[in-house]
Amino acid sequence: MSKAPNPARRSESSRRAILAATGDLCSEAGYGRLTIEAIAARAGVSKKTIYRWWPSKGAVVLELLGETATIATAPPDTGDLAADLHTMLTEIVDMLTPPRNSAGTGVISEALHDPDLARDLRERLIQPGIDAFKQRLRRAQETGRLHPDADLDVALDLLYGPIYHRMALHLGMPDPDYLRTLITHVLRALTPPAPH
Amino acid sequence: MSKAPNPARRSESSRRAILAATGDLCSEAGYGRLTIEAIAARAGVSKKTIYRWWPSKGAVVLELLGETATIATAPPDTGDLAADLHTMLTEIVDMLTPPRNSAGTGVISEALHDPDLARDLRERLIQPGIDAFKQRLRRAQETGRLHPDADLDVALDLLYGPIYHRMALHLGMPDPDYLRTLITHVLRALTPPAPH
Amino acid sequence: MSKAPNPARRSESSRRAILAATGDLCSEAGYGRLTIEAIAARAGVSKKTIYRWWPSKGAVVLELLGETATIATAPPDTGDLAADLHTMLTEIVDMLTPPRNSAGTGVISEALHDPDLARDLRERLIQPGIDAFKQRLRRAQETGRLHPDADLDVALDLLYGPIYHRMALHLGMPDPDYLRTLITHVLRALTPPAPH
Amino acid sequence: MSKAPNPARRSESSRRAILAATGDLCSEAGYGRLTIEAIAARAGVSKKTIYRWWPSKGAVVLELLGETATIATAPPDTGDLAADLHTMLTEIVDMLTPPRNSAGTGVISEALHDPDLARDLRERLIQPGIDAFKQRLRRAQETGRLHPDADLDVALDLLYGPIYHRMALHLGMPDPDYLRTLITHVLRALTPPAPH
DNA sequence: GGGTAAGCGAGACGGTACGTCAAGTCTTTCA
DNA sequence: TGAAAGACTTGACGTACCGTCTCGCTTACCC
Repeated sequence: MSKAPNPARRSESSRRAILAATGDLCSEAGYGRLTIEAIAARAGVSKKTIYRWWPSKGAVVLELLGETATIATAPPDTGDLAADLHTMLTEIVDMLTPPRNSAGTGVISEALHDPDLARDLRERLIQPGIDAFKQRLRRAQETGRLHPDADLDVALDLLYGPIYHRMALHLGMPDPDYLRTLITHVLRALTPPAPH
Repeated sequence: MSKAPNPARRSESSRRAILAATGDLCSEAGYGRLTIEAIAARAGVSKKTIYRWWPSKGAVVLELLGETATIATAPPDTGDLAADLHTMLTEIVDMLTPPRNSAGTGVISEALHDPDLARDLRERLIQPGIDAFKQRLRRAQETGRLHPDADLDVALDLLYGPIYHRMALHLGMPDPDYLRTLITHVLRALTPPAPH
Repeated sequence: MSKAPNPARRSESSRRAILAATGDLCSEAGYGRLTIEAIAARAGVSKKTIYRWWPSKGAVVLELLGETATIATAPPDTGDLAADLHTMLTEIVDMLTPPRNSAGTGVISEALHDPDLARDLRERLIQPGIDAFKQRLRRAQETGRLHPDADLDVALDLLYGPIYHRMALHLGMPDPDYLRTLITHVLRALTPPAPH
Repeated sequence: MSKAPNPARRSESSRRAILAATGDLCSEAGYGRLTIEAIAARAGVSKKTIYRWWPSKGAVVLELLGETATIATAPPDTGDLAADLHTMLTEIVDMLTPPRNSAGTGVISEALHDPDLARDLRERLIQPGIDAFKQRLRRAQETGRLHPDADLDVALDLLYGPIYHRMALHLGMPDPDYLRTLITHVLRALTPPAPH
């Protein structure tokens, strides 16, 4: 049984150096060529120090993404629902578009066969975004912009789905106009048909 | 430059053994633990033989998926559009649901940082499905079940998107009922609003 | 330059714990598997404390041997030279025979490529024995039991040599009878031939 | 269970490069600073290749000693017993004297806590020397130069012992004159006293 | 007898080497 | 001559200890 390290004594400077080195290497050579060895060397840090605080390179990159992310836990609310949705979607699209995509797709790729990483990814990066997204839609329901019976899970799937669909199959990220088209379609879909 | 091997002299039995071993190992230990070494050992085949005919382990698994897949090059057409869409979506959902999901998610995961594999994946597995999907929608337009101006690319994104979205973020594959809900929403979205 | 620690403030209990832990670990796993880390953990002591007072693990074990050793600074003198030599040789043989041999052979082994340790080993453990040995022989010369021209360095080499020879090459420690045989031979060798 | 490699397919050039690199590094930095990593790097060889054929660095150095050793399995026989013994002893003394001593003392040191290496050392380097030594003495008995009842094991211990004694305790290797003195003493010791 | 400097436990740190694993290449042997 | 068998170089893995270091704590000495 290995003892857990004491976070209070953790070296913040090492942590920063590791994340910085990870970011650099990820941009330079891509997630695929990223190795713990290289991170340690670049950061001037012992491999042990990385393994002490992260279980895998995926976890390091995930933390890096968490630092970098400008994901507001509170959704934008300009009053214009379509525009706000566009803003939120664009954030994800940007993260999955070159040159920033390496870390993001890398973590997603790794999470596909690493359940622990998958859980971390969901809890620390994805769920906050989902919550913010639904919060914005709920507000739209309160203001009457969106039908009160609209299914928010469906909205989430229909709006974010195309992005991951295209990522997974290398179909090219949607451009802003196409995003607007999608939003228009989805908002239309969310309004239940009037009963006869 | 290395000479290309002569496909005419290729050993079919080796090929079958390799694919069989790959399938077994994928089920047993998952794509993550799959290695060329293990495939060669299990198949009673030289590593060289694998490298001679496939560029990477992803390519082997892709070929395995191609063999296994019940790819409908022609879409189902029972006359019930929603039911036919459900059938086509379910095929993908099944491939990405345990216990069959290991090979599928594995290849997608690898394709995320291997452009060559990504192209092969698209051309050999995905595009036929997309073509069949659009063909079915086009037939629906001809029969008037779908509006003639409906955007088929949007339809594709909205229907397949949720599946990949959920796969990528480990949100759980949609169940049949939820699939039906999605189809209902999307078909509603595809009908352009009547101009005033 | 690092300041020398003040021996007056040294914790005797830590010192004892370290030596005790060292002895235990040496018996349990052998000198080869002995590490500073393990000593510190077993003794409930900081590694720093060990490094403060000893330059190497060899030095710790050497001090342990010094504590344990029943070093006769004065040689035995029963009047029977052969028996007294036997007693002195047996002391070394015991130290190099299981189960006590681990620490002894360990230090000798380390001293082979650590000159500082070698010097300490000689000064603190070996030289007193050599002095006692020669002192006993000198007394034998005075009593006429040994020829006054006998070369005491040769005596030392011939008597102790076989022990180290056998230790170094794993030829098995000499048993008491064989020791007696050796002593008989050596005493015979030490008597210079009468000149014609 | 790991499969044993097939010696028939072993690369002789790798083997030679490894032994050469080991020799160089041993001379340059000493056995203590010798590492498998460094040998591999210097030899332009994979670490795996070293581990495939040798269990430890000690075993590599032992093989190197075996190659280098000029130990004739047949003893010298010039007719002059004392001179021949001197020749045989000098061979060992040379091996344990700078600058050649690093490999020899290193292996002996390691063998002190590695029983497998100790066995190899004895079987491959030591025993042939012992056999040759005894063979020469037996011949001396046949020619009447040595008493037929002389104990050859005692002879071995008394002649080689001093060398290892001095090695183990860093007492300085015996010089040629002192070796001759020892031989004189031992030959005298080996002649049983005439019965009354 | 209160302040302070040391020894101390704990353990994180930058390192070096370990021994293992798989990738992909190359050579030898067999059918 | 294609394929099996498998040895080879490469390079990263994750681990074990090294010896140094920084923390608080406590303990003993000195003003």
